[in-house]
Amino acid sequence: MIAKCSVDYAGRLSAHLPLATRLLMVKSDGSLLVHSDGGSYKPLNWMSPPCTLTVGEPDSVQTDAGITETWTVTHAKTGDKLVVSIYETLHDSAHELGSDPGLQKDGVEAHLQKLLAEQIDLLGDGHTLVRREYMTAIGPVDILARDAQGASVAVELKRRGDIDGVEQLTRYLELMNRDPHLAPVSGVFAAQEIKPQARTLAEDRGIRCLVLDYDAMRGLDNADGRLF
Amino acid sequence: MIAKCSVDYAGRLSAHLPLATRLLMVKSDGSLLVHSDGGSYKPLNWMSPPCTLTVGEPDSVQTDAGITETWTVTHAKTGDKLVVSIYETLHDSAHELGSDPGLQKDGVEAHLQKLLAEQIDLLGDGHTLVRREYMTAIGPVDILARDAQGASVAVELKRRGDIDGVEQLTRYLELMNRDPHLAPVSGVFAAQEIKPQARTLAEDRGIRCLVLDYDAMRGLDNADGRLF
DNA sequence: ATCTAAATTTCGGAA
DNA sequence: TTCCGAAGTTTAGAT
Repeated sequence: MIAKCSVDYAGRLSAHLPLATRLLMVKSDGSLLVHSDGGSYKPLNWMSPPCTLTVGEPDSVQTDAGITETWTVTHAKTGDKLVVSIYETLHDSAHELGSDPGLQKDGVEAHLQKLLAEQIDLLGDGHTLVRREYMTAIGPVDILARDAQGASVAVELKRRGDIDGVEQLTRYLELMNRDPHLAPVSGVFAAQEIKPQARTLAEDRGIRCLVLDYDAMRGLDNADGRLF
Repeated sequence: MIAKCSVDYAGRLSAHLPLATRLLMVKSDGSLLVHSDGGSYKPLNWMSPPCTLTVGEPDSVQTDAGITETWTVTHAKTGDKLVVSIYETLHDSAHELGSDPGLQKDGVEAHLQKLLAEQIDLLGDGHTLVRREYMTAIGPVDILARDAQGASVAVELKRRGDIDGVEQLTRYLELMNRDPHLAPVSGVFAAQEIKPQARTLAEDRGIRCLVLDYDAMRGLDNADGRLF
């Protein structure tokens, strides 16, 4: 629906949208989205499900102000309330969409980890996989491997290699190097992109940096890409 | 526009939406939103501005598959690409909305700070406000007050009290207690909701926890809300 | 422009 | 179910 409207929200905060022409989207679960003709994907205002929408007639004061209809959307659990005052309806249509199969995504850290585990020699010739998500007292190391000489190698994987990731790997290495079964453990910081600051910090701590080419790794994995 | 479509995205990740009926919203800045009939306000897939949309004719293979139209949205800077394959158009309409005055909001941390400053006795009987946003070398303390005995009290305010907030307040307290004009400074961690871990850490460090009832504070402040 | 922190965050996975 | 952390995060404010 396209309508001239003003919107008031009272819930976790109070907010008001002055009179303007906007797009109103009512989903089948009762949720409501108020969009302007620009900006990002985030609506100007909204109500998340579960919620209920009730359409009401304006009182005499509201009618005099030019309001033809009022929509009230309430969130049962939280008590949040959204009130849309409609002044003029420019377009109104309803459609049955049916359920959506949902988004399939990949390319995240999990997939990167799976690919690197399969192509463990990217760490260097003769490397072998010990296991993914190797558990330590302070959390799981993304990948534990052994180099050609049999020495332990701990790998921290990130999509974007930042300082935080280096710190994380440093903590793991410190801990693992106290374990006589594992020590000495060297570290590899692997990411699709490594920030200069992160690289400097890592190399300063003797951690090797490895930039991963995701497309190439995926191409090696299976050549039948879904896209294009 | 309502259409049967499938969507492919290649950018920071790869994603695919199988064939289904969905709502497609094209904004005046060229951005595109793909919504299903449910879920939250977040689209299934989208392209943020600045980006450009080009409508293309399907090739023979695509035509055989039932595709009548293809939309390609590209983000100039990042190279992200979104391809919408349209199989059937169920509804199509365009509207001029004009610019939006934008959202007016209040009730966030700033409002909470204002309310607590006005109702400073919530910290305890006899407390007085020194000032809001008291500046220190490492940043502003949300509220500085004095208790009934005249001792300094530093308050860190959060909507949701988390570990981070306790760490923040701890840093402030450490610094302020080195200042002979202020010391001794006690700490109060005030929030609408305090996570158990944060509470434990705070109390372990001698920081008092204070849960704030925003609605009650607002009710005390003024009974004439803008809404309803 | 760059960075930091909050968000009516939303969303997914693990404990 | 709850908690924790990432997100194609987005957004607003400050430096």
